[in-house]
Amino acid sequence: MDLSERKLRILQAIVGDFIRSAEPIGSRTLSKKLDMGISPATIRNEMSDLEEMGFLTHPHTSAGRVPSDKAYRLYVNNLMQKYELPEEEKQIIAEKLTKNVSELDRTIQHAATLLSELTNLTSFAITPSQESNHLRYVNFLPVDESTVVLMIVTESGRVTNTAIKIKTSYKEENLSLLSKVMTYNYKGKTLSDILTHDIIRNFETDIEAMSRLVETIRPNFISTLENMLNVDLFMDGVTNIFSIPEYNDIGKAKVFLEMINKKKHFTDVLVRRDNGVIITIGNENQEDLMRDCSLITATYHIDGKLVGKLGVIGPTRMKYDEVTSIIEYITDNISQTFKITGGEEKDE
Amino acid sequence: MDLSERKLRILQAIVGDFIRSAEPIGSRTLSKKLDMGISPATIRNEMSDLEEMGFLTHPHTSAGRVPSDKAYRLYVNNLMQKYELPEEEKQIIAEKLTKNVSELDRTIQHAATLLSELTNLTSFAITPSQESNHLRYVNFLPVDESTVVLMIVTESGRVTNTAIKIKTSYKEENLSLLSKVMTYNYKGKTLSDILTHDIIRNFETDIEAMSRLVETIRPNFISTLENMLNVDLFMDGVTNIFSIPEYNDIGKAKVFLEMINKKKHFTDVLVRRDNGVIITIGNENQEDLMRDCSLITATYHIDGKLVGKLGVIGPTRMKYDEVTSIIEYITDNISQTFKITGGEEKDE
DNA sequence: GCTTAGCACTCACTTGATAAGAGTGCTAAC
DNA sequence: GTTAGCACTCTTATCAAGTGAGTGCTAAGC
Repeated sequence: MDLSERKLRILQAIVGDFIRSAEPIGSRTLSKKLDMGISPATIRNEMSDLEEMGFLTHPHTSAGRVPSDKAYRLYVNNLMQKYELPEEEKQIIAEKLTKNVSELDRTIQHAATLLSELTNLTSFAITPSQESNHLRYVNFLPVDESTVVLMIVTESGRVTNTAIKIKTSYKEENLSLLSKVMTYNYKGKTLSDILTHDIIRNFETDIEAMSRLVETIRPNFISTLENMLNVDLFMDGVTNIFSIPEYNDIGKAKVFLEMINKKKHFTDVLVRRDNGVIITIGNENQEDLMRDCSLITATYHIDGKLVGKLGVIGPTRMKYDEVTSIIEYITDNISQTFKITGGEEKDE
Repeated sequence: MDLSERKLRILQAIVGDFIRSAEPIGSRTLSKKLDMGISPATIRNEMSDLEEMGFLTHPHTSAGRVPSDKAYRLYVNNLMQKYELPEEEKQIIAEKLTKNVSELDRTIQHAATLLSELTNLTSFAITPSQESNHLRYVNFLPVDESTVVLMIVTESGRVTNTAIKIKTSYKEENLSLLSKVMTYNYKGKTLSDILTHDIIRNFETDIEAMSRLVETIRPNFISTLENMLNVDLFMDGVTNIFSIPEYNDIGKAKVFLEMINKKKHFTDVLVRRDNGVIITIGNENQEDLMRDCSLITATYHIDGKLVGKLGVIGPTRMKYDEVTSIIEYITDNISQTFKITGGEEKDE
């Protein structure tokens, strides 16, 4: 059986309506809404065909029809129209993301918050893996007699500090010398290289005082680098699911919450996804617990190279057009903001 | 009417049982459980007295009795026994909080996570207000031709960085000079003084290149300081409320979530609370939306001075003894970890 | 005078039956 | 191919009756 133009229009109407209302839609209502001069009975016949083809289901004999995952897929691929973001929203996004060129983490967190506010869905963002990020320099700053701050800056401009407690006293000169030596040694190497290739462990010095200092600092340096390699997961709008009828059932809500609360697992799922804007609908998701959900993710770039991800998770009934546009716009903005070496002047 | 020893024991049993089960408790059950050789009828009489005195209510004529806020207050003040944390939990806490002397924010966030895991409640933590925190030094670090990192370190050892985009080129010497000049000017002053007393605005220089640099940097410096004065709120275990029978009703859960999602308002409420371990039960809370909840907060200290807060929010039916002990233990640990100038050697 | 057994009473909750409503599927006519 | 009509299905709401937990009161017992 072929998908006639009329079938497509009917299907589109059903998907569109269901996305808005979350209610199964019947032939009578649809007949009125479509305004094509076809009777409910005809629509019933068409619906019946569509159901046979796997685009529709109905929860029980006498409920209206509901789109299947396959229908959403068709909708996303062919039927969906480009959604143009309102100028107002664009402005909000640009403003919130670029106003303060603050630390990466904070910006990404902002982005997640923004995304959940604009979509009314649960949003998430993961920071880029820094495996291929190159170290730019290491700096030790004295704070007081027993505390030193270790600062690591990468090529992409990411800064990390860790406070280190030093048991025995140290001299500022040694600290500053150590900073220089370590920077000299590690500059230009990737973080994972520094960690994995035993470079740290081979770092020795023959000056007595320095070597004691190195001993204290080494574990902190290692764990800081390890931390930097970690991918952070931010989430926001988790409680938005309660305004979604699908999750009015406390049991379902719980399952959803449990799923996204397994942060480690969830992060892995996100990391594994391909780059670019990716939509996975219901059954297309590998994970059992996500079979009821759709996931939209997009990637942003730091310094044109490092890649992080941003996205939403929600019911399969989702405003795919709108959400996709919002995510794309936000990721574009982040990439723009963190285009560090591009050197492009921003005109304000 | 007086609270006889027997009344107290009965009340204690009711509170204890209700904290565990969340079910109204009847006279028969209680008679068996108490094992004092008094019949249900007697207990009914006592219960009736207790109800008259305001310690109990019952939701409807033929339900068991339920403790009132007043009963919880009595329980917390007089009946509750000191809860001794299992050694195992103590170890977990100490380990997780002191293992990496990392940045304050991260540690506080860890603490909140830990707290919610140990109590199965919703936990929160606010970072100290830094109003009275003194600036130690300012540093500008070149990243690339158009990016500079502004780093501010306070007396208490808190470090903040912000990346600043510089439109026109700059010289490294100027940057380093500016760092020194600003540090010289601001060192020892409190953050709020620097901000409010117009000190920043009066900061001028007669060197041409420098003054251009200052212009670019000033707004960033100001907003960074402002950011540092903000109190951050962390939360964890928000979804724990779904394992609490009181919130099995989706409507109630929603109200709860809405309340704690008004982060600004919620932060204010926390900031206003007194220092030390504070328990507020149900109606004792000022905020309407919290009248169904109990709140336990405690304070931790940074450098012996700055004060942050940590606590949980949950149903009035709460394991006050256990939760209080856990919170105290965690705040003690944080205070210990961040006792910066104490100079006490830690033996490991 | 405190304690207790007994009993009527109350009220929430469950169950089953019934009715209403929405929507389909089929058939026959256009 | 399209449509009207009608029987049929299935959900949801409503109501009544039954059940059970628990109370409050009264009168008897210690």
